Amino acid sequence: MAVPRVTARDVARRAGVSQSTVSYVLNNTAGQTISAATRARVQEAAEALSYTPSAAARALRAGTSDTVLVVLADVPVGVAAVTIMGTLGATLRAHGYVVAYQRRDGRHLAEMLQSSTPVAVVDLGAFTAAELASAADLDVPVVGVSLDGGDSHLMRVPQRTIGRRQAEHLVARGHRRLAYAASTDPSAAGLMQGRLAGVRAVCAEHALPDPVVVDVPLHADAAARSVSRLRNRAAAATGVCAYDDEVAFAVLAGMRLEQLTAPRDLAVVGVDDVPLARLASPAITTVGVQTSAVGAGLGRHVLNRLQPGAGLAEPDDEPSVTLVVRATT
Amino acid sequence: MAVPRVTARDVARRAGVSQSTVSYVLNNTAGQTISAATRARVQEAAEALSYTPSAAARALRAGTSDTVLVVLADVPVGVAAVTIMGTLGATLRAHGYVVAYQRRDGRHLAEMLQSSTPVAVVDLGAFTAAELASAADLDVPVVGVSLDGGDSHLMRVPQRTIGRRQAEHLVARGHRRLAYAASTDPSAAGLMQGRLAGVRAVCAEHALPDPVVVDVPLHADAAARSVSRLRNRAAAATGVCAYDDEVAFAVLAGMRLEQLTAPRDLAVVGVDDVPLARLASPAITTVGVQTSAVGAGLGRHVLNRLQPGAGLAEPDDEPSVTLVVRATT
DNA sequence: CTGAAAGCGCTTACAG
DNA sequence: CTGAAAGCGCTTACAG
Repeated sequence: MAVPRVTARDVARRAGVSQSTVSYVLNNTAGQTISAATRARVQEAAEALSYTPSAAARALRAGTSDTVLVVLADVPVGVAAVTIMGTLGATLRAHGYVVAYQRRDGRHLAEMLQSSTPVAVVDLGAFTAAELASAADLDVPVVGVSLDGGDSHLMRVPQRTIGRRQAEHLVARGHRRLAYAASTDPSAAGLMQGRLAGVRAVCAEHALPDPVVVDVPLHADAAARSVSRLRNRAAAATGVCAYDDEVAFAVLAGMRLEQLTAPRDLAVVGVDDVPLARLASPAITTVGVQTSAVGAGLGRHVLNRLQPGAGLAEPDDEPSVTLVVRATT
Repeated sequence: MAVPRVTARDVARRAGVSQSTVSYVLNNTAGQTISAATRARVQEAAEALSYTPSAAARALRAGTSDTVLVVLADVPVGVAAVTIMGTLGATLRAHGYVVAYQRRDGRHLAEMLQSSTPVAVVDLGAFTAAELASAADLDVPVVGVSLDGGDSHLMRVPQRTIGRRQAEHLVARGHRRLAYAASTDPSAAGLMQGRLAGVRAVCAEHALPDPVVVDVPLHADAAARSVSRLRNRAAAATGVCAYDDEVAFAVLAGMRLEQLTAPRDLAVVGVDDVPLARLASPAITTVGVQTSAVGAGLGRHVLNRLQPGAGLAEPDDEPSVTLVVRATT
């Protein structure tokens, strides 16, 4: 220890009071009447020694820290997750909580809770419903996102709705044969399942054939092969729902190699509305999910659980999903 | 408390041993000789009660946790940061450390250290050199990235080199008038300064005029205006170094509106080699930084500080910076 | 209005 | 080979 830790004792000694008084003053403990003079002396001493209470000791004593633990799934973090993390963190920090992000890393929820005693947990798709349920009797609020329904979670990001929106748009534009451009990234599987289900549902409702599903790698050559595959069929597809904007980019790159142009030869709809979508040529029609609302909503849910009756507005449970029509449809 | 915490005492009671024995067994404490039978009983009891030691108590007692704290700057997290976080985390986790990410959030390093007692800190551009220096006498290793040199940091991401690489390529292609397409995102300022300095240096070395700097917003219309601005000058630029691939996309979108094509009318070089760069049309020439190596290197540095003499390979201090020539130059 | 004391759950010298 | 005891730095009834 180059520099020994400054403790509440040190502050007490310097201020000429007891350790408890230091604690009362610094935490503004209710029901304690402390003279203004003492209060000032303590504040001053703490300042002078630049005292910072030990989170470990505090957590040990209180049984809980003031940290909200955000658990990430063990998959690469995408843009959507980053946005959620950003607004979620901002909301929570604005209310005095410290936010720590950790990957799940194969651990159990109960294990994580036992070891790090957060005030609350936000699950960003890391745990199964069963695990969440088994942790329900622990007294730490757990709030999370679910992809399509699921009671244990509070925020829903309706992947089905996203897929539906894509398909409905194409159908409204007169397309009768749809294709689905799938991502080849294994970590996309979870989201993709819901989106594709939404596309399928719309086709069924309109008595259209099931969409042809083709994998579209993020390489122009490979994408070109995928594109020609879905055009060289008895009933060629005329509209494509892409898993996301990246895949939509790949489809467009493949089309270019095949001398096809959107929307004339093939209409394309993406998902995410990434900044580059509007800079593509042609600019990509896409379904945008208001991801920032997911983070804020999640944050609000945590706060409501932590401070019930604080009069915080109830958050919406679903972010808005909006179609942004541009030039590829 | 719905469920009271399971403590080492509970395990001890169940195994019929003392609390210390539980600690010795579970931590595999060296220099303690414990009978195989006792050992087994303890393990079993811990298992049966699904005992997880309290991180708070452990940290309080030991003065340090086994968590490596990664501090992020108070700016939106970009792709590069996400990649670094990923490989850094993987490296550290592989060696048994828990990794927690937190935004700096205006706090001081000393404050963060006092309150959360991590074993080590990784600074992802959150602190100034002065702050880092003032924390040097604390006995927690702090490892970080620096943009261009800086002794207090271990990994360097040479922004100047990135800019140089862009400019050198254009000069080699015969361009004599370069322009710099700047990002309008305020949080890009830090990185941009170094990159632009690199471009300037190359121009100076080749006795070329200083590059014209134009802001390029991520909107086709606005970008078109920026493009025409740098072409309608006495000495029109023929090559553009873009701050990053997104800006390069914007430049290309602007050019398209102006009926210009790359590289004929204007050559464009980006930075980052994002997946979409090769899917653009024309595919974007760009400078790729091996960000994953930054994370891994950072991780290795932390491990070397934490376990000196463990024979871990010394990491490289600079990631490779490579030019990827595609169709825009 | 303020202080002495217990105890949160661990680890680790120290005795036996 | 194993256990009793101290103490990490806090908070919070409880006395005064």
